[in-house]
Amino acid sequence: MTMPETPAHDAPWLAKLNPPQREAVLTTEGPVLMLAGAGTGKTAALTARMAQIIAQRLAWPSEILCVTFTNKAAREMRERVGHLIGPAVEGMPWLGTFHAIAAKMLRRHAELAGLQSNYTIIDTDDQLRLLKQLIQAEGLDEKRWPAKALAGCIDRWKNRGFGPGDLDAVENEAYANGRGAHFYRLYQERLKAVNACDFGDLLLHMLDIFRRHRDVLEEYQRRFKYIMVDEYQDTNSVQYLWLRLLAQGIEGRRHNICVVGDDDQSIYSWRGAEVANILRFEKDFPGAKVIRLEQNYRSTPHILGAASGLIKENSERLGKQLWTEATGGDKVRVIGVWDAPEEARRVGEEIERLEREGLPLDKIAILVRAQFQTREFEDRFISIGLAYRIIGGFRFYERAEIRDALAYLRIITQPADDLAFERIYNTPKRGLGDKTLEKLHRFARAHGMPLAAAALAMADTDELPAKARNTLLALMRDMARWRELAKAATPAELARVMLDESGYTAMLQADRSAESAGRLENLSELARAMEDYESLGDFLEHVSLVMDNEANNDAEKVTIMTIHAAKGLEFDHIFLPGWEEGVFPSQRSLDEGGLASLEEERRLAYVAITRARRHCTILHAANRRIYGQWTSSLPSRFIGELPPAHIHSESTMSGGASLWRAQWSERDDPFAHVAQNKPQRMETRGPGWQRASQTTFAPARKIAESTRSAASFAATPRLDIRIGDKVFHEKFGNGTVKAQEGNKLEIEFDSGGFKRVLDSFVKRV
DNA sequence: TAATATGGGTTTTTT
DNA sequence: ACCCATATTA
Repeated sequence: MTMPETPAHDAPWLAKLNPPQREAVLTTEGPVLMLAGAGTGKTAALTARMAQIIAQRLAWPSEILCVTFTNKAAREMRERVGHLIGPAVEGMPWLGTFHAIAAKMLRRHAELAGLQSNYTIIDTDDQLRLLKQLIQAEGLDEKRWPAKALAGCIDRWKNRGFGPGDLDAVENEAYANGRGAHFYRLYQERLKAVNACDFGDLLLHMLDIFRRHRDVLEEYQRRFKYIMVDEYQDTNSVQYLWLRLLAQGIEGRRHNICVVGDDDQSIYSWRGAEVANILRFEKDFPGAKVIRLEQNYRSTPHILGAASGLIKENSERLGKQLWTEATGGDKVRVIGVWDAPEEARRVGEEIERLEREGLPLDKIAILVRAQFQTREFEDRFISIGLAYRIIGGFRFYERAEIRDALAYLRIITQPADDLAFERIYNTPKRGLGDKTLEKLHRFARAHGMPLAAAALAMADTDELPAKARNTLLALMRDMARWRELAKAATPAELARVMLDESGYTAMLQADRSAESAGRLENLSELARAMEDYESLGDFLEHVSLVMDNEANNDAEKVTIMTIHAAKGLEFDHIFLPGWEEGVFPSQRSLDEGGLASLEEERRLAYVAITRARRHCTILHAANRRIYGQWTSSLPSRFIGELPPAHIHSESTMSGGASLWRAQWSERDDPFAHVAQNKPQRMETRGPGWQRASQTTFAPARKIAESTRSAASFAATPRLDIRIGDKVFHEKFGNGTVKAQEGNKLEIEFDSGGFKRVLDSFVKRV
């Protein structure tokens, strides 16, 4: 190994590292596999390694390829390297997500994939609409062969690196009785025709180019002296092949690839990730140095113990033993409740207690298995006035108004973008319907031209009724004008003018529904975001690949998100609701996928617990509404698998159930049988939950508790709101204030509901 | 063409 | 139970 002049151990970024981390940083040459457990400081090691390489002049920042999966990870990495080595990090153009980096490469070599360099990146929504058209055009029943299923197949094929010609008979059968490849091919042709590609194409096209054009591949192989990959256990086949090509090759040079991952945190097999990639790294790169990071800096011994005990149940593991120097801390709490509303109520109370004790809300998170679980908490937190933030759900650029605005921008830069044209040609309503569109389509197909060109041509003929013709003509004139404007104005100006002149803004202003105000706000937010971009093309790429929902991190709020979204994050206090069979593990993983999929759920549970720094609370409800049906549910098997020594169980049900019986007659109570069956079913559970819950029963808790939280008495009322005022609420729309008590308002909403809300959640109108 | 009724699917998880 | 997409009607 060639360690340059400067004594490396003096470097500031090495100071705080433990021996394995330091070894990973100093081993800059040759392949390295870093097996980094949760909370073991892998990002610290990875960023220090980059700092080391740059500071030692082993490579320029532009000669390092560093790939992550999420934009968040890329951003954090960039920030931390910048922290270590200063402004030199500005020159790291190849630090980003797989997709962002591939997109950047593809812009340079688009013609080799049959595209122009200003190609559009379409999202799932556009993809689905396109597929629907194809299915219809081929005369298939979309009910029997849904576009979604086809999209799923195509996605899977692309993740595995299959083109339309690479499908075997089995794969081909997967859609429309053996016409899978046919539809796949049609789809790719259509994409090429509108100069677009989907997410999967970004990587697949580049892989294809690397394979077919040695010179291009060699250029990148020469450029990237060091390759680093975060979350290697999440790579899919295409990403793997792509990396392997880049890391191999040049004669006489070491393969300086360093991958970081944790097989226990592999939770993305459903989107094509292959844990096998990390398991066979040593075979792919002989002589690879394997470094284990096992010292955990995040959690207390009980949290670590609970998580380790759980993950031990999995069979396919490389195996790691996490340890910590920390001592003390509380056991993981497991709380059984009656139903989902009580679960939300209970978590709300706990959080209010923590808040009173002085814990900032942004140190608390609720992690759920599936998005639908967030609703219960949202409802509850609105009514007790607890500030929360939901991560995920709709991403900013997936909102209809944003997509409409983007379609306007796209049709300006990219007249061949039929999908954009279709999206906006009657939005806002201008009296153009399916009939006209159909004629446009027919004309466009007959002449092999884009829809916009067809519209221009037909607006000059008598093929269309006068009304449609004039409207269309006006639209095309507008577009021509905007296209002129695009040459002179900034993207932000262009967007504002277009939204105004097209009548889009007016349409939203005229709409008095609850969402319209927020939509207008989103649009001005979009325009504001555009200020940072020189060209429209730059902005569009940013929006489709990078922009995420990081908007409101201003105030202190409780975070609610899925466990998947929480990977890589940590919080002082974590709440894990819904640990019930069928919810977590999810019904789907139980029904299909067998053992492998159950083990992935378990890894997900492991990820969830290890997000907690100091406290972790798991909840399970005996009853839950699923598809509008009340269902009784059993505690998750994962609860039974937690080592009893590390958990503390309590249940509100002993008191709760009897209280129920007191309030309801047996006949009225639809759950009577559930309450009676419960103890018997419990006996079949694993030792952990049952044993612990018998030893430490909590005092019976009132189920029908006051709807008023402690916070409401201390709070001062808003002086600018009076009874009878008209107000607007984000979630419920417009309404009239009927009563005011502290900072709580009772409002009768125009939609008919009568709700109790926090005054900071409404605006006067 | 736009406004209403009806029916079916929905609850994984993401770039 | 709700949301969306399609079918029906004005």
